[in-house]
Amino acid sequence: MPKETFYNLSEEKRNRFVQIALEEFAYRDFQAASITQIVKKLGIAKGSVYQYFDDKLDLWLYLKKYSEEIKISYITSLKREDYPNFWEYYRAMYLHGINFDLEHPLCSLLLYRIGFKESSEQVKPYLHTWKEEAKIFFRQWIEAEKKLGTFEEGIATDIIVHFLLTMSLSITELLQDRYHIDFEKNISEGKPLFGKNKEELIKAVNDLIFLMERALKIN
Amino acid sequence: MPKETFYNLSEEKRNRFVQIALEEFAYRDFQAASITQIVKKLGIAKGSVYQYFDDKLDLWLYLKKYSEEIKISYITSLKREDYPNFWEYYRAMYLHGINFDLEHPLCSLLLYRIGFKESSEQVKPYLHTWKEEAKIFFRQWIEAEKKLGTFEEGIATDIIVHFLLTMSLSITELLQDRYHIDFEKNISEGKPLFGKNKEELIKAVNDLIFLMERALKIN
Amino acid sequence: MPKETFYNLSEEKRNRFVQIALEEFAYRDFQAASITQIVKKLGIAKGSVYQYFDDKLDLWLYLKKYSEEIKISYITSLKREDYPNFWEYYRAMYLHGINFDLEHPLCSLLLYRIGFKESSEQVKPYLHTWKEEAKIFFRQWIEAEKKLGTFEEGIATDIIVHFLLTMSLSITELLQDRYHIDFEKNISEGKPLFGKNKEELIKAVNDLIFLMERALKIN
Amino acid sequence: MPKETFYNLSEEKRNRFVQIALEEFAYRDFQAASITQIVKKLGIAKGSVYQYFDDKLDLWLYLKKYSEEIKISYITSLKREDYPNFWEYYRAMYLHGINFDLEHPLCSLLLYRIGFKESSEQVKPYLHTWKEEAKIFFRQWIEAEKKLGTFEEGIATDIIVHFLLTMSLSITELLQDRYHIDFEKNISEGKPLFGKNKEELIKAVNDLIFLMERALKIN
DNA sequence: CATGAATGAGGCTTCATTCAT
DNA sequence: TATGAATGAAGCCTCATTCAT
Repeated sequence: MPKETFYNLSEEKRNRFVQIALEEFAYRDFQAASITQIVKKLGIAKGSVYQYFDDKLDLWLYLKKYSEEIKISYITSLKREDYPNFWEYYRAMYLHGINFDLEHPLCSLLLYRIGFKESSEQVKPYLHTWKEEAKIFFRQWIEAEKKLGTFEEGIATDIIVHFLLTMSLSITELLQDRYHIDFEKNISEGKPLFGKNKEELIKAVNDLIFLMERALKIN
Repeated sequence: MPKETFYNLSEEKRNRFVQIALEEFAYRDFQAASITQIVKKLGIAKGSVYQYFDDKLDLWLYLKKYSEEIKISYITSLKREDYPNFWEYYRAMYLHGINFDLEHPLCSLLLYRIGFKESSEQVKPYLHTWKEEAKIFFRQWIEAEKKLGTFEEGIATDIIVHFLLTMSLSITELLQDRYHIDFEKNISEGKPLFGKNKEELIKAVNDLIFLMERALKIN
Repeated sequence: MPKETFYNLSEEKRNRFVQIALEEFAYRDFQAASITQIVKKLGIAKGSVYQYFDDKLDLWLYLKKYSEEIKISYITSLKREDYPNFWEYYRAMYLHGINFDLEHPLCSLLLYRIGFKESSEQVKPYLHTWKEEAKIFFRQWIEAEKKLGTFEEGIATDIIVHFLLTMSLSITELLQDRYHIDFEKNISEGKPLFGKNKEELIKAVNDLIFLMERALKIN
Repeated sequence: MPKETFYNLSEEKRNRFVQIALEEFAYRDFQAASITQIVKKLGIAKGSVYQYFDDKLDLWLYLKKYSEEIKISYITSLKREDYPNFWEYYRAMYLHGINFDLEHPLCSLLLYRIGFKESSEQVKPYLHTWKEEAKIFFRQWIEAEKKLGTFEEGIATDIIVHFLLTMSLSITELLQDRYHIDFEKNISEGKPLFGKNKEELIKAVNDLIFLMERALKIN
């Protein structure tokens, strides 16, 4: 975790640092991400990074935690009990979750990478934490919902978990594919992300959940 | 692509080379994969690799093509016209496809990595090739099937493509999660893959396709 | 040498500074000793060190002088003329000198290091100072004693100097070996040094000087 | 320990490498010794060092072993049983040992440094090996000699060991001090070491042992 | 007088690639 | 065709030192 010196930085400097660092780690394997590149982009001395963090791994862990905390703040704002059934809740959560992807695209990409793409030896111990947690959380939830009659007992919980999780997490890709959103390009050129396409996006997500609902709901 | 010298090797040597190289590239990012490690495992001189291939990228491209050709040979062995409807054909293809994963786990992992995980700068130009092709192929197919009445016109083709492709490719993960199949471990220990679990595996795939069918079929 | 600012510090602060700095330089080569570590332990700003001293070398020179002055104050408290012969005087000086080692272990270690172990390029010009001085002092002394009939003229003065100096300075090691005194450990754990072992220690030193006497005295 | 590649080098190259590396490690703390300097002096690429050795520590361990083996070959050539008493044997061994210092001055310095001066954290685990072994060896030997009547039972073995070892190992220093032998300078200027001074040197050693004998022999 | 962020040179290490044998 | 030593760029990291506040 960061050293005090990092928190002592002006908010502006700190934010700039985080953004550039996120950019590097969001688009590259841990091993391939380069501190050298980060400091070049930031125009600071290499030594400075090591005033803020113990080492490359420490920086990565911070960015991971930073992104997770933002994501969690999005996820936990909706409560199951405020919705009449699983699907309405799930849909609301999903659509709400899009805001995370839209407003924090780099965090979104980093977490996606950590969950699905990362394979560097150095970060292996920290890799499955949140994905496994998501799985455990989903499993408990689905079993609870089974008792409420949301899902058929006959469909194995593991299959449902896999199905829901896979689809949920495929959204980032969908965004990129369907709406030709090249995060990297837009961000580096300073263009606003999305914009008029948001409605189309929402429609796509609705369609996807509609399919999931058809797959899993009890007729 | 390989130089003549590579094809002049005895089949035994060539196969050994390919297996060890696949092992390296299947478990590591392009950038992280190490020629040094490969020659160490093979017990040959480093220079030899450059007698066979132009460079690291050339080797990677060969392994990619090698794996794709094997996969295609599995996929193309079943013909749509031999099946009464999309779902029976899809199910058959899928179950047949498992054999590719079982019989060529390293190729399977490499292609999975290329499709979903790889992000090294050097191979970016070659990354989307086969995934994009799969998407184009799926799109054409789904539109043809729409005309046959397999899918509702109202569901966007892109959504269906995304849905089918995502689920199809998530299988490798499912295998690992549900059946505790640690490719890496089993392979390095020379253990046979799967075995008595194949039936369970087939059941899981059937369940998954059953869900997909429920999601997409016309009632 | 220190800047004024250093002497303006409260005695408490100054002493604490010296102790921690001694700790660092007593256990490490000049090059390996780290200002960073010192300020960490002290909990002060790095810049402060440079308010007190010009640079690392300046600090080291101060600690060297500081230790030497203490040592000299121990050595010069006994006068040759108060003793009937060389050996009684030498023995007294030696035993008295032990107090320096016991009461100022860090200074003792620093001087030992400077005399025998240090080899950093940066401090080379200052290295032989006190050891050479000791040698010159010993040489003059021994030649004076030769005239008093303490030593045989036939034994080369250089040999005697070497012999006496080597043995004298080996004591720190003897302490550590024979009495299992781990300066480093005891100090860092705040334990009192020696204690009940002091008599044993005195006996060892007596034994050693007894040997030296047998070696050099005129029969 | 070195990799195969090191032993595959031509003897000339290998020897040159060892000499330059010895020069660096003989005159500097492990931490301060610099691979960069070594390759600069050698005029080779930095990477080459890592073709031969795993890392800096590996190189150091090799040089240590290399020097120890040479030293041992000098020491073990004389047998106790060929001498009428301890002192004649000791004197012979000592004088014979000088050849090691003269013929392999860098090895001699390295071992001296390892035994007495080195304090880098990284090599601590390997530091006391040979010195402790020497102590154990001496202790056994002295106890055996006590039974032969060489030493008085009344003098503690530890004291004798300390005495003998300290004096034995101080010789390198004596050489440098008394005969103004600046190894570093002579070697770097390609001058022959010693020469006409050897007789003087032998005399000094003889004198020193004469003192030791007087100190320890039974009258 | 104190602070502590910023600096940048220098160190170790890895790795794809070349080339003489 | 095979070899493997040689290369050097690039990466991570440490540390004494400076300087604006």
